[in-house]
Amino acid sequence: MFGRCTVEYDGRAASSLGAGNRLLILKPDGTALVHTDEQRTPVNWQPPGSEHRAAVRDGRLRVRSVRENPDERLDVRFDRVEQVSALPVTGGRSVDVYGSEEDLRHRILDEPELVEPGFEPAATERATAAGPVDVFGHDDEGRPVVVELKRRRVGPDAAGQLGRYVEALARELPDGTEVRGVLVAPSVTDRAGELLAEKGLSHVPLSPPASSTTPSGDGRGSTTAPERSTDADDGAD
Amino acid sequence: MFGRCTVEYDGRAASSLGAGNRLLILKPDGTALVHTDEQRTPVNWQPPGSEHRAAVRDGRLRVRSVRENPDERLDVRFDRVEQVSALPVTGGRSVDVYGSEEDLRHRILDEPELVEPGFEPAATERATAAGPVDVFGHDDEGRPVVVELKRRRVGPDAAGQLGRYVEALARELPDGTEVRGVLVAPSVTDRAGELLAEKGLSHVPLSPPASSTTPSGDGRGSTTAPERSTDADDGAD
DNA sequence: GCCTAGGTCCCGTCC
DNA sequence: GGACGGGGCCTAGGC
Repeated sequence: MFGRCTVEYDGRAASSLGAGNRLLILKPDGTALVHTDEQRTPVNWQPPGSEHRAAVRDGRLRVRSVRENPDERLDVRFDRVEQVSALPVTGGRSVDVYGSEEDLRHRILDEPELVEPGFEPAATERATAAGPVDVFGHDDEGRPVVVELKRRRVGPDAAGQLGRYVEALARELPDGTEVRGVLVAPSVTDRAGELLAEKGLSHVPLSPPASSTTPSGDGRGSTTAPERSTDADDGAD
Repeated sequence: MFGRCTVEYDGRAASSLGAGNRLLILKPDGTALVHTDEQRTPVNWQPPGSEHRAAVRDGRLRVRSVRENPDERLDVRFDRVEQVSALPVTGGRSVDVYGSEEDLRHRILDEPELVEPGFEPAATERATAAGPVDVFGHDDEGRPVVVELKRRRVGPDAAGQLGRYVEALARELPDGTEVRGVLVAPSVTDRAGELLAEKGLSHVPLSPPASSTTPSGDGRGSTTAPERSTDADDGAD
């Protein structure tokens, strides 16, 4: 729907939006989106699982979307409706994304020496008191190693996360066991690097594979994919 | 636009979506959104700042959206276009949200005793080597206190964040200065609670103000009508 | 430009 | 249901 409306939201937070022309999208799964002409993020919304209702109040259309847990309500009141469309969506609803953290894990399980020579993976998602460890294994001297994977450049939070896992594991292993921690990520910020150093953790610069296939080959360091010569022509206006 | 299309994305990651009817939204700020009939998150997109182009290739419409830094490209190829609309958006594009972390900060600056009796705020966003501290102050015995605010229930990450601030501040103050850390949030998870205990940090259960009605002197310019007598009528179907 | 952290984050997964 | 962590997170604010 498109038209002049006001939008009121109340739930986890609350907001109010004055009159203006906006696009309201109502999905059959209970999603509601209010979009203006800027930003990727809707100016107001309701997550899937909400219930949409429409009613006419004082001669105006009001669309209300409500959900529970948490209790939230979105009200869109229209002065004037410019357009309404019912669109029959078909086909795939999700995509497989290549270049995820999972792809990075596969890359490492295929070539453990990418972490370091002699590294031997033993488990993925190994449970600890602090949560599951991405890759758990042993180094060339048999010491336990916790590997935390990130698909992109990381900040202090990732260093903290790895530190928590290492500490949790050290606590659950026999007293005195030295547990090493390795952060595998394309790069780290300065502050994250300092934190890693403080905690005695290390960083291995490594990116997810550039494409879904070919676990070997370069990480997506700088240059773009050379192939994909698909239609080299540029589009008109 | 709505029609049968395929979608290819390549950039920070990569994805491919087979043919189907979807909604494509192109915004003048360079945003592109591809929505199916499920989920709040678009199945594919391009962030603001991208450049949209359209061209006909092999008798089919292709919409391409490209941006740089990072290099990313989204291609939507249409078999068939069911509908095209140009919608004149007007009016407000953003909302003031009530119940944010900022509101929680105002609440505490107005009533510091909510943190603890005798607490005296000294600064907000105080800079440390680990980043800015939400609220910095002193307790009834003059000890420095770091207050970290969260608008909702928090997990282990928030405990780690507060821990980093406390440690950074302890390092920059004279040797031996005891720095206290207080996490102000509606509630904490079990694991976060354990982490806080380990680090000698404490938790004060407190939420952002329920309504926009900031209790006395709001720092925010405007305030909406506080009551909002919710129209008691329920909508028809 | 990068870094840092908030968000009505959304979302899947596993307990 | 809650908890936990990933995400092409997005977005704002500093430096």
